[in-house]
Amino acid sequence: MIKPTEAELEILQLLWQRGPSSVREINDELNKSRDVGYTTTLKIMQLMHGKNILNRTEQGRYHVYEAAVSQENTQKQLLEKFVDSAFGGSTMSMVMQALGNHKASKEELEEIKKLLEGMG
Amino acid sequence: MIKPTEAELEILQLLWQRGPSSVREINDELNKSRDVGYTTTLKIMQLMHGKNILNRTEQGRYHVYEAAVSQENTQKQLLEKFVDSAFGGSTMSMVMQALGNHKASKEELEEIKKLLEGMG
DNA sequence: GTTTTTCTACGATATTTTTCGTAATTAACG
DNA sequence: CGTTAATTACGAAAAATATCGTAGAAAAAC
Repeated sequence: MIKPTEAELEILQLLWQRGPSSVREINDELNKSRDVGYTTTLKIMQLMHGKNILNRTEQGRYHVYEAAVSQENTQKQLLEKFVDSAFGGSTMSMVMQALGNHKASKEELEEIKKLLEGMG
Repeated sequence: MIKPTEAELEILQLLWQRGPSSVREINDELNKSRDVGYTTTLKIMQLMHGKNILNRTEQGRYHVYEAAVSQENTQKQLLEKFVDSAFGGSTMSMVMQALGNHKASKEELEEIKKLLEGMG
């Protein structure tokens, strides 16, 4: 059961998206949206490695990191925790509100309907 | 734009649920699930008041607090932030996963279908 | 081959959040 | 009354996160 901090989650997302990456690559990505020092990113990734959230392999002189936790599983856990803390545990009221706020495309709506058919 | 911490959110939920409450009442509620000192709860509620997350009124000698932010609005903001940080901004993939993990009742499914009809 | 750049490791500092202790005040109780 | 209990204010410590600086090693550039 992992509990990534905000900074950690940001890095996890990049790694899920990009696949195995160097600290430099992740730091460059992060700096597209805000200023972060290289050693800050390095440190966080080292800590994550220490907690077994990331695996790393030596690629010559430097390290390549990748997520050690699956995206789906992690999201599932985060979702559960979020529903608890912000919606008092009610998945349904969360989903209703999410759908209510979101302008969905026809394709997206179809996809959800299909999912619902399968469930009901 | 508020950004409640975890402890603050826990208190907000209780206040939304219970309506105006004293520190004692909130602290008692909190202690049903975990140990928290009275002054800890007091301090957090005072900080929240300072940030205008809570209003308070003097009720004789003690204070009665109530949420100064609406549940719906706050949840909407939290949702947006959560979808960003955990699902890369995709509301739809979050909803799909939430529905996939959740065993919904027939009534709940109907409700969502109705909502979807209204949208599409 | 010397200088510059690029890494890692790691300690130290800063910031944010949570928790608690103490003092002062007021109410309640006997 | 005088004592006990409950309440607020507030400073300070503790814990959790995030940021950075420096040193040392290795590679790259010149």
